[in-house]
Amino acid sequence: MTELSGIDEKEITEKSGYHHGDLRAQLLNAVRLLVEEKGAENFSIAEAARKAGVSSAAPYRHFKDKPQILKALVLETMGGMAARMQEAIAPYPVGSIERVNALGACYIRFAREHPGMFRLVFGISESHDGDEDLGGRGQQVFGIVIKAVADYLGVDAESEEATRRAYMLWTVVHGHSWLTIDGKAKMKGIEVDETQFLSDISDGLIVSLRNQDMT
Amino acid sequence: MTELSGIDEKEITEKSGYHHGDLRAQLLNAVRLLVEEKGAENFSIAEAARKAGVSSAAPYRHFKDKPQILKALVLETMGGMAARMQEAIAPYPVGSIERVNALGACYIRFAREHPGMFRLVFGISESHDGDEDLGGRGQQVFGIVIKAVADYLGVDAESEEATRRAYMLWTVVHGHSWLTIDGKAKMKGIEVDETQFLSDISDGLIVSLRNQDMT
DNA sequence: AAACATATGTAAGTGTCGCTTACTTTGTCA
DNA sequence: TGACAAAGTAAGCGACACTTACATATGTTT
Repeated sequence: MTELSGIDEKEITEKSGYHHGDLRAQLLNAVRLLVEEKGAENFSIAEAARKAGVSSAAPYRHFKDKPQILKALVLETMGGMAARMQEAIAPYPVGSIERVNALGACYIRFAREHPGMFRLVFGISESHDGDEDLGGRGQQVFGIVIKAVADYLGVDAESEEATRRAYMLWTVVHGHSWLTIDGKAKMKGIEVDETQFLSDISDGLIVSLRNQDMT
Repeated sequence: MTELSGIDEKEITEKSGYHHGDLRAQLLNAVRLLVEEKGAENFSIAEAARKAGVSSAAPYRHFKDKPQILKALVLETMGGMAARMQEAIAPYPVGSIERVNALGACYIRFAREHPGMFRLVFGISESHDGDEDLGGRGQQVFGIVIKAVADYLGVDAESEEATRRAYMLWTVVHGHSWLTIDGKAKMKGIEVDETQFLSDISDGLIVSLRNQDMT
């Protein structure tokens, strides 16, 4: 039932007795559904509780407050993203540019498929911007990108060059994800061919670098 | 016409009589301050009304609801961004790459100086994603970028190539802005030299294009 | 099994918020 | 001057985040 990918359908079961048994997980699930449905800023803990079949005070037995719930959900989601990204690069050989492009495609696909969660993860960080756990998960995700870039460039993953170039890619993909879910990407009819877009980007920012180094 | 303090014109002046006289503008002002101070999702209309020295029902004489207030503020802000960008490119000659880079720097500077408003403009669009006015303003801003890129490349501003390349730049700058205000940019110490970053980007995505065969 | 501690649920209440309704004050102009 | 519209207020509704006091289930100890 439980897959490796972060977001999958787990059913929300109403509690059977006085004690729920699995409320924490079910709450996170309910919140995720609501975030997807109504947006990251228009959901309520109360409604999530209702959805899980418990009173509106019950969530506070498992989470300190609303930001804590969101943080837990964000952590879960980022873990899922890392897993998805690992899956995405698996088919391609280490050191290939396809591996890099696959990461970008994966990131964008996530944003498109789960805009509410994407907004939650990257847009609401007000509440938890200095957080250690989240920072760690972020590092984990970004590390995957750095490694793919470093492998392609044939440099050490700790090198500044790899980090710099990986960050450039990240900004592109991150920005495109945002503009896409904001609907700003298709304003004038910027019909972006995503595969083309990604390879143009990596051509300009990564491939050209390797070719020039080798001359 | 009694002013209690010698504060300047842009400050929020308490109303002098029963009628405020300038409530709409003052409310927008108060909201902007609150958005900057407490974040785009943690402010209340009630507090803005308090700040303007007016009852919590008064705002609804000028705005239909909360999203409408935010929309008005976003419109105002986007207009301001367009103006800032025009100023930013003014010192550089038409067709220069510096003009392109200046736009990016300006965009990022705005995000850094007004993270709350940036989040409001680009993060909360749930409420007004299909909006015409906002779309128009967005076009206006993006149009400035397209023109600078087209001028540099020596192609028509209506050409698909100009739009495509301008969009690439936009994604980079937009993504970097987000990651910066999210604090994700300085996680591992990705100390980004912004000027260097921007010129690397335009080198890879724009300059290289002109230098090579341009079809 | 009885007794206790602890984990996890509920009910009721507080203060705030978004927004509405009914009423009041004020400026404008025929 | 008096009618009317514009722009304010007070009071209240339902929802929400969160707290407090209490109820019920579960596990451990004896």
